Amino acid sequence: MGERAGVGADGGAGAFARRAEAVLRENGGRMTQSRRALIGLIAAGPRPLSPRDLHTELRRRGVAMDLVSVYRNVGILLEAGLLHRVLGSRAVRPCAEAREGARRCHHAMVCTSCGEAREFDCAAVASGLEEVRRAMHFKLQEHVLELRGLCAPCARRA
Amino acid sequence: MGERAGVGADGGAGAFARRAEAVLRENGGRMTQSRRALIGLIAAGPRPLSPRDLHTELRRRGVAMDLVSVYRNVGILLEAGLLHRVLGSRAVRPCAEAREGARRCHHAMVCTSCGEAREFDCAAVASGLEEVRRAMHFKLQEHVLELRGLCAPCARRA
DNA sequence: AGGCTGCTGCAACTGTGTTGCATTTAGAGC
DNA sequence: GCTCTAAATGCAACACAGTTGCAGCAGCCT
Repeated sequence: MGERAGVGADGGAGAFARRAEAVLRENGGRMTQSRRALIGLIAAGPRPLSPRDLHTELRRRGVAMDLVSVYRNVGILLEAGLLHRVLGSRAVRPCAEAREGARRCHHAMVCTSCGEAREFDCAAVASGLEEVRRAMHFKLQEHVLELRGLCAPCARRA
Repeated sequence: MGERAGVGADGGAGAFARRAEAVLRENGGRMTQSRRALIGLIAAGPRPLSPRDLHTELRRRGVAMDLVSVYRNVGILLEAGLLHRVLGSRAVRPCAEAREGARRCHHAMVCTSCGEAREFDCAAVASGLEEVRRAMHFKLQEHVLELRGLCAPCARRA
């Protein structure tokens, strides 16, 4: 619990920003003021935000980043596996951890109340999937699994 | 195998069309020529088709249905749980079976080669999901699970 | 056959995301 | 600190997807 409990707080947000900056720099990227603001916003945002939302919120905070740039940055971060796009929406959230192949296997638990998105290890589900796969004689290439519901704090509150 | 083997052939297509017609009629709907053509096309289509694709294909076959009407019909069929929308695309496929709550739980196996989409029972995965849910103290509302890969015939061919 | 009502087509519109290009600016080297 | 280069940005125009309002058409019930 101890390690994960801090993820929702600022420690997680800071960690994400640092991770994002590191990844961008490794790929020859640069940290502009607006990019820093954008990353900070995504990291600290209490819920998944679409490029549009991000743009609006940045303006509200006095950061005049162009919508096109928001799209481009979100694209880069998604491509790098640092962001998770909530299924059926345009909204993105930081991935709890950017793993190898994050784009191929997609497991997340999204809280419909606070928007917290947490990735999880699919080991528990893997055997079941394998069973289904075998029964249907399917050659698996990738899979997408998203759970929606209430995270523990939100469930308590309700 | 015997029962399921025919799903991709005309038997399955006819069944879908009949089922769709029944559901529409139950809800006070009517069967127009173009609607019948659209349903037939979705049922027989060898792969998932987007509203755009459907519109184009209908025109090619001499059915002058307006794109707007295609959208409206696809919307109705999706709403009724008769169609499955392939994740991350606009394409739709007939659901193998229209079950109660089909919109809440979404499990499908989509062949990336031929486009065959088959729903499956999630009982095998349910226990794994429950385990994950419990570990994260999550109150589950719905989930989405989509497997992509090669169906048996396509895998053999490759 | 006639009428009610759902379905359709058209046109105009909204929203989302992309592309090309000129300008700005981060950050490395001096 | 100054200069240079390529990355990042802003702007404008565009492409594409999907929606809405409304008038007319056509299933289908009687």
